[in-house]
Amino acid sequence: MKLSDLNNEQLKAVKATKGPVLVFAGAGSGKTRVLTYKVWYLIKNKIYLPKEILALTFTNKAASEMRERINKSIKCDGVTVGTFHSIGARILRKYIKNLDKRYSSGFTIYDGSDQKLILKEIIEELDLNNYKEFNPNLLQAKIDSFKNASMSVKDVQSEANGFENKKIAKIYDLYLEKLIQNNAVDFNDLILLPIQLFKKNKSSLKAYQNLWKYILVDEFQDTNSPQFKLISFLAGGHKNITVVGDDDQSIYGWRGANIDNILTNFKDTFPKAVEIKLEKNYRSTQRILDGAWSVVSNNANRAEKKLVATKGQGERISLIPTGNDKEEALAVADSIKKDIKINKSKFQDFAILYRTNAQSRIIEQIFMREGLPYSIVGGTKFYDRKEIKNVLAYLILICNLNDNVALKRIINFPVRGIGEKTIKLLNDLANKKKISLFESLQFAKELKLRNKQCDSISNFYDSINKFHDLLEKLDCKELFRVILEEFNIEYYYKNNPVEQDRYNNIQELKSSIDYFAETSGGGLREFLQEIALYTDLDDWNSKQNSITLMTVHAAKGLEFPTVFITGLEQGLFPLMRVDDSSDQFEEERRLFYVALTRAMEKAYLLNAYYRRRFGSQSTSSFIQSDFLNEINKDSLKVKKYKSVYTKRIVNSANGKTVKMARTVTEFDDFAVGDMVQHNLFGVGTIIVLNGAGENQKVGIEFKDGLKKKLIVKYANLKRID
DNA sequence: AGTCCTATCATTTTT
DNA sequence: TGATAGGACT
Repeated sequence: MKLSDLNNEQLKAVKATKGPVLVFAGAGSGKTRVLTYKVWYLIKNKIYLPKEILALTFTNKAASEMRERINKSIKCDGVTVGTFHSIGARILRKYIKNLDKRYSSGFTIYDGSDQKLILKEIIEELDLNNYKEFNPNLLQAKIDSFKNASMSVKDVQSEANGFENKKIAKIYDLYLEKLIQNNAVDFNDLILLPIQLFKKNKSSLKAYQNLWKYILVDEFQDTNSPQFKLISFLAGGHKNITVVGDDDQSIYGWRGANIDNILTNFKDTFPKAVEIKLEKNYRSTQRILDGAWSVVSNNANRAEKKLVATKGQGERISLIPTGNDKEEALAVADSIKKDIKINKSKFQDFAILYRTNAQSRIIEQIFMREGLPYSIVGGTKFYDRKEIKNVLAYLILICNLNDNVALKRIINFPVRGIGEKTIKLLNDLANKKKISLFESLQFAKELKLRNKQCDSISNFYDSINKFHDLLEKLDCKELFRVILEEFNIEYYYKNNPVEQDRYNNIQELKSSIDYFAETSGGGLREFLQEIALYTDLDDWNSKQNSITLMTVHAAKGLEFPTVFITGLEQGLFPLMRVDDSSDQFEEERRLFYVALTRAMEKAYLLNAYYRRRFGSQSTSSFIQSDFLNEINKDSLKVKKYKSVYTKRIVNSANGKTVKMARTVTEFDDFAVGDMVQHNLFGVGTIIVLNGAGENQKVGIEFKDGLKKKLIVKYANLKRID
């Protein structure tokens, strides 16, 4: 690592070591480089000690990458690199009792599905089962948005008018109460509660301001208001902070991210901020950048800037309109096969991006049939699977006996004769005695239950207690094994023929616990903390030899030599038919910008005129995406794709017609005027085209004046743009 | 209490 | 299309 690796603007960002710095880092402009070099620079020149530096990211993957890259350059043990949520969790583990005595440091972190279970309980308690507007999904979104806006129950109550809103305020109130009872916090609390702590308890804030004397923030455009508030608190004393981001890549507005944080709020809060723009792009060709810019620059709400490629013009972006979703997938498959054949590229050079996860299915089907290896990132997450949730609930309950959500998940799993009615009786008993649901189990004899049920309940109670006591004595690897054994969990899955997938997932969980125990030496609590904040994206492995399928959101921060953007249709991408000047439409544009700027060399844009939705029999028709009207035409080249998926062939021996599956797919790759490269004859220009597809012939005039007629199939021509 | 069958619904993106 | 919730039956 040396300073001469950096360009002027990057250098300026690295050397600004006192006071606030705002870096606009366009796609592929060396954002991560600036961050890692800056940490290296701060430590090497002894401007700050490693332990005085805090680096915040959004994903675990970004955090571990940064840690790794800094580690390669300099000994940096003690630098704190973490996600907003993990740092929030760390602060709370230490100080949550100062905030509210009812909490203890062993709190559980609830994800969306846990939140919904709590809300379901509340809906039942308030007898609102029959109202469609009070469903867990909707209420969870409501509560998240209250929290994103930092609204207390009082704030919501004061704005509530009418039956529905008053009930929602009540539900919010009960929800917060239940979390405290369960000794649990949700994702938003990991940011909000530290803020409350810092307001209430100045000495804890002082402690962190003295600890972290330099703060770096990655992907600043994705911060929401509470996250910005938290940063402002931490940096509020010394104001030594660098934030790096790109307003054009702000794509989490729907989750509360506030693009104004990067556009105006940072400069308002830190008036002396130095502003630096990184506009040199090291990733993509100029054609790709121009195409992406021509769309995103239509946004009104953005900072003025334009990327310049260090790589040169490159090939044009290919636009491939197709008839339907199946044909779209085939066009992708054929383009990949062709590219591999001609350019010797590898499967991992390709990414297929789409707006919604549901679009992956048809692509998967076609790839499977065509024998193309692929891996899907996202979709149903490993730790969201039911069987994993169930097994983990045992571990969570053992750590936090107050966690009713965990208890209810497993009290009758595997089946032990404790049904819904019994649980309700126990719940009433707990309320009457003012004890937790778990503690109520020891008084089950007071209820009118069958002997068998009483035994079952007391066995369960004793076992859980036994493991709770063993918590500090066994490591998580051992503990997990005895738990699987004691509660017959493995046995249940192993002997159930329809549960084999689930059995395998349990095995996978087992090995991930083993791995954790061996590498970090942590206990069960540490393991649970880690996976509570884990996403599948975190272990996406670019080195495996397969084509990557993912949503545009999941692709942010990644790069691929060749990128296919599919489903470019009105209503799909952009997703909703909204006013093209609205904030939502601007976010869709940025999403398109993110998608296109993932490409290093080649980009393909695809749309289908008919698409099947919800797996319905009929297809609905779509018009091309507005983005295809907005995109600069000089960057584009339209390719005609005609799939001959089934072909009727007459058997000359018996005269019968047979249907042949998938013979050839026709591609018009060349046009008159295209420059091409031939292995033997060198560079030439196409002067005439005959026929199409398989048997297309081209007439070429080569540089030395030589004219040749060649068959495309055999000529092995490479187009040069 | 537990099992199996049918009806219904969802598709935006996720730390 | 595929998951899942709720109802009927054992």
